[in-house]
Amino acid sequence: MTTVQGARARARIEITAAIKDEARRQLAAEGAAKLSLRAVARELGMVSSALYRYFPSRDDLLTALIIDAYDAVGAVAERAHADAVSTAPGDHLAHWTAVCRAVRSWAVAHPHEYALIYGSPVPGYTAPQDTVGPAARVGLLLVATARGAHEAGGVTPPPLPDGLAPEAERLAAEEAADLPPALAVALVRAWAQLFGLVSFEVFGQFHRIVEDRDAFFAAAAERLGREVGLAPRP
Amino acid sequence: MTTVQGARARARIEITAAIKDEARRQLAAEGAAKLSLRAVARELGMVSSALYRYFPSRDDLLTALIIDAYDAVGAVAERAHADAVSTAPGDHLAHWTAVCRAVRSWAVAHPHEYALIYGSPVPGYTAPQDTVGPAARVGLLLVATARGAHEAGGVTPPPLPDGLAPEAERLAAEEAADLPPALAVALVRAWAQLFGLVSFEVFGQFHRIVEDRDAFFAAAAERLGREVGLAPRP
DNA sequence: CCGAAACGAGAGCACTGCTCTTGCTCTCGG
DNA sequence: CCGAGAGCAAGAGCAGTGCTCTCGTTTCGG
Repeated sequence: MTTVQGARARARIEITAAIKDEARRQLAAEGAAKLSLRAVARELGMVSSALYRYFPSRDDLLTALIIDAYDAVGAVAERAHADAVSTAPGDHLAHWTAVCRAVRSWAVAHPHEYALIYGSPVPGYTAPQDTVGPAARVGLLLVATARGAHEAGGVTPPPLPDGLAPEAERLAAEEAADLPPALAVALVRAWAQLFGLVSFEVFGQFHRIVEDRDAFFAAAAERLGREVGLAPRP
Repeated sequence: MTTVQGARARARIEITAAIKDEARRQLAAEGAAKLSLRAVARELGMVSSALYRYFPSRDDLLTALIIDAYDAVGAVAERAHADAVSTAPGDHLAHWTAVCRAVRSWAVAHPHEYALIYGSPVPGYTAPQDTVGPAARVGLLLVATARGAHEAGGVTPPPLPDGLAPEAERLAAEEAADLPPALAVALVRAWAQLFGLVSFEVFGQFHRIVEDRDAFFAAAAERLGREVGLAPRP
């Protein structure tokens, strides 16, 4: 139920968006640490104190950008997943790699926003509760691909070592009650490893090491899917 | 050939070390972005401008800390590797997991220093050439474990997809000419994935997801070693 | 032994996040 | 319809930052 809003409310929405846009521009140009409220305000032709009407502090602006970034990468990943499901309904490994490639593409295209959400947390700053929903989207998508494959039968995650059994059952019960514990553990593992691959590429650790990044990542994503058990592991 | 040094040179070394120590303390307390030259100087009882006699800029101080951090994690990993080789000479998978555990332990114990070297790169800051040597130590160690296993025979990395063959051969030729291309690729993959696991734990992404982090990581490191081909993949 | 280099101290510049006060303007309820 | 109150932009100001420059002093090496 979105009611018609007065000029004031509309202006507030537009100005808030303009602030975030300009902040994103500075983020892309200089990085998060050099994001300056005063510079944003200056560029928008207002005075710095006016900006505090829209964001109580610099951290709150960053939080808004973080949520937007989680939503952005989540959206492209969900779209890629949906496309893969519709074009190759039974190929669960393809669904998996489609999500992986979407995440990587977005990260490479928006390195600073990626760094904001998957890089070192900003000092003293603890993510507020608002971020957990958007932050979980990609992870839930990976669970969804695994669930699709599991329901179709034939998912074979690696066996669980004995010591990990209790943790695995707790994890499955809390996050995906319909999945076998070994699959839940393999998923969390692959989730972290996927972002390890993406982070190393975005943060430049592959400099002078990996040249054909597309081919390298494609192969890695496929291996990751096989390791989860979406296809045989040769 | 270390000659006896004058009081001045000795003082310079001590003061440089004191500055880095205090900087590390602030790093651990507040994080890299809040590391303040003035605060370091204040704590050391000197004036901020005096500090510039030792480090030309804040970035240079950070660079020194980065190099020290790379060296620290490299040293503990090398020590763990040597220990594992001497206690279980033939168990190459154990050598691998020993290195992995050492890296993780250091990262958990020094999260801010870890973030400095494996988190988002500081804005506008590009790592100078001095860092590449120390930065490579852990990677070289992983290569060394794989080489040990390869020379003992029976290393079976996953097969290479066709498209990746040229890249794999280039990579092997440049980084480890004595290893099969497929092994070189698997190593780089596992290298990035290992730090993905560690980063997710250190940066808090496992919050409320993984509880028994020790068991989880131990199993993940072992799977990583198997995926490289150091032991059969069940 | 004496000039040059290194050093610590201090003032100062341009910048930051953030607060407080001052007026103006829009909105909404009586 | 109109006035009280909320929302708003602006400016001054505070404490802090990285960094530069200058000025005496100390130390070292040829």
